[in-house]
Formats: sequence, C-alpha cells, structure tokens
Amino acid sequence: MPVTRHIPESTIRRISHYLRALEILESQEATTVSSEELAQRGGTTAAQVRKDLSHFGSFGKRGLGYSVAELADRLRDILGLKCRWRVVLVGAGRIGSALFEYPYFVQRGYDCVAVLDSDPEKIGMSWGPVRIRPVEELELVISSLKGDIVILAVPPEAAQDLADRAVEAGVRAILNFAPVQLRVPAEVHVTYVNLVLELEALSFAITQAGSRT
Amino acid sequence: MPVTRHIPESTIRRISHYLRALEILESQEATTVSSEELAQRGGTTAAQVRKDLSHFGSFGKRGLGYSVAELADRLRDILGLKCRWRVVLVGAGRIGSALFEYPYFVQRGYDCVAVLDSDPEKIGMSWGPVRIRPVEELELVISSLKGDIVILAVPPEAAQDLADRAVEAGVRAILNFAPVQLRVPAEVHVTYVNLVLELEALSFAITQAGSRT
DNA sequence: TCCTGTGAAACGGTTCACAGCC
DNA sequence: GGCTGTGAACCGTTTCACAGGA
Repeated sequence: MPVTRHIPESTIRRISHYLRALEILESQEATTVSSEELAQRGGTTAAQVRKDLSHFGSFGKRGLGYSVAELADRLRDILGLKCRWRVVLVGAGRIGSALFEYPYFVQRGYDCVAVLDSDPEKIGMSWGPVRIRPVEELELVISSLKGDIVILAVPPEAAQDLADRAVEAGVRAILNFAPVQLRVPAEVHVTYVNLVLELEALSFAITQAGSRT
Repeated sequence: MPVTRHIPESTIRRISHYLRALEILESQEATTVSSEELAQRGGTTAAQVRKDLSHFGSFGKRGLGYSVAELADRLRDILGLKCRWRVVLVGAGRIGSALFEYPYFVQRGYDCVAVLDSDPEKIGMSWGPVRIRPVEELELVISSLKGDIVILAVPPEAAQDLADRAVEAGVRAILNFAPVQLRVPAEVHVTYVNLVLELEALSFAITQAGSRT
C-alpha cells in the first residue's frame, strides 16, 4: 500500500456506505457495479465515489466498472475489517447494555471482550459469557485482554478520567457516548456519539424552516 | 431575526457545545465569558466561536465578552429549546429502550410521548406511563399526539417504509439509528446515528496509524 | 463506446487580521 | 487596552470535464 496521505474523515464514512451497498449487491449475486450505481446506493455522486476510491488505488476497469467481490474485499481491508477487534465496554447501564447486545458489532468483527461498571449491584453479574467487572480493573482488563477499542457509556462526569486511564493503559481508540469533549493525546482517536446533539440539530432545522414562512 | 442564510451543519453542532459550556459556567455563577474561554471549553478556536455566533447576530460586548446568561438564552432560542418537543419512538428493542430512559432527552425538552413496536409480545407492555402500541398505528399516533420528531430504532429492512409513513403523516424530522440511508423529501430533516460506522472509522484510524511505521 | 481515474476549477468552511466599540 | 464582529485570504473537499484504457 502506498504511504497514504491524509484522507478526509468524510471519505471514510462514505467508504463504509459503499461497503454496505456492495454487500447487498453481493447477496444479490451482482458481479460488477459502476461508480454511478454505487453512488446512488451510497447516497452520493459518481465523481465522489471515484475520487474516494482513488485515494487508495485503482480498483476498477475502465469501460466496465468495479468487480463487486474484489472491491468489497479491498474496502474491508481499508477499513481494517480483516481482523477481529477487541472492544472493552465501560458502563453497564441502559446504553451499555444495548451496545453489548447490538448484533451488527459482532457481525463486523467487533467483539466485546469485557464489561466494566462502578455499581456494586451490577459487578459480578453475567451478561452471556461476560462477567461485569469493577471499573477499578480498567487498566488490568485492557492490558490482559489486549483491548483495542474502549467504548465509554458512562455519565459525563466520569468520562474524562476513564479516558485518561484507558489511554495510559495503551488504548488508541475511544468511542465516547458521554456528552463531553474529551482531551486526549493526538495519537489517540476518539469518535463521539452525542444523542442530545443529534436531536438539537433536528429541532434547529425544524425551527429554522418554520420561521422562513 | 434576520432571514438566515444557509448555516453550516458544523456550526450548529458547535453551538450545542457552546450551550453546554455556558450551562456549566452558569452553574459556577460566572457572569461573562470571552470567545477565547468559550472556545477552549467547546473544543474550538476563538475566531470560530465569533464566526459561528455572527451567523445569528451580535450578542457580545466589545472589550467585555458575552453575558453568560444572555448568550445561553439566545443559543437555546436558536436551537429550538424554548419549547418541548414531542418524540415518537419506533422500535422497543434494546436501543429503543435505552433511548426511552435516556435522562438527557427529557432534561433538554424532548419528551417521548409514544412507543411503537411490531413484536406482539411487546405490544401492550407499559414503560412507565407509556404503553407500547402496534407499529400499524404510526400515522394515527403521529397525528393524534402531534409528534414532531420520529426516532427510528428498528432493523434496517423496516426503516425506509416507516420513514415514508412518518413523512406522509406529517413528521419533518427523523433520527435514524438503522444503518441505511433514507430517501426522504428535501423538506424533511434526517440525522443518522450509525454505530458500526463509528467503530469502522476507529479501526480505519488505528490501521492507518499502525501501517505508517 | 463505455466507464474509470485524475488534474483543474469551483465551492464552502475555517482562519486571519484588523476595524470598531466598550 | 481588551475583545467582538467581519471582510478577505486561505485551505481542503467536492464537482467538473476530459484523457485514456477496456
């Protein structure tokens, strides 16, 4: 693989969509697909599809399109889906529980190898094959189970401290559900899921549209 | 309010962060704040704060900064948080259940007024004051309860059809948790929460960083 | 002919720098 | 002097348009 320059975040998100579309095409036993069709299924434009893919190489055949199976394979490679990832879930509340059972994680290669919580009532409970452990063991769990990704599904007050500890223990990727901006070293990647913020974006949009009349 | 031009989505998201920061400042009884301080707490730059706010008017005093209480009030106004929103939750699975109990929704003015599901085992169950209703009643529920926002927490196969029906029933905002791109008329606003995609962005980032050595 | 891959142009958002007001 | 508000410069992403290979 050539030394990749900086790839826009937006490109990565679209690549995920393309892969999803390709998997549907695979199940329909389509063998080739054009940038045009991929664009429609991914919710973007043909030029955008080609530009996105060009960051990573030339996977298509001129005049013909892309091989569905081959492109899907390359995209899985790009997104790092060729291996299984070890996820440590911190927070066994409602959100944590929903994520633990979320079927698409396992399907995509993300295995939740441990669950931690601070609530003595929850500690020791078994969720399937996983026993809930005290949050004090975070460092131990990360290092002994070789966790790649930490999911924080905890109250906002607790998030920064837990993030610091996870980073210290060697984690380089955090998916944060707590509605706070985390401060982490530059080499650590954080993505945010802020549920209230998404609703606020909607109520803003409705309010705006309404006031235009 | 002047007829607002197009406001970048990113600005709205930052405004949400500013409001969160202002509320913390309010609780600490701070009275004024500079764009510089707001930027630090919101995870951006001072110039960006000023630019973001300038889309909506001039709320600060030169040489002095912004009044915390006044700015918070204006931002609530902008985000449409001055009223309560009526949310219809479709899907009473793990995710739906977590969202229903999510405390920050109510706190911000989003009330879940109805829950629907297609599973006969769930229909009729009571979640607090709300009884789970069959998904067939979607249109009825939206019109009788005057739903403003629909949250889709359903399997991907079901999402498009439910979105169509919700739009038909008059909903103008959808928060979609199903991992599919929805096709809706331009005047309907959709925001996506795609959990797998967030993890994929992380595994891509880790893979990239690793391969650079 | 068809469709990809890619420089070049266009666009939009961010950053800069400073005028203007407290 | 201090800090906001904003046009202008900058920069990264998207779109265009076409060269080039199946």
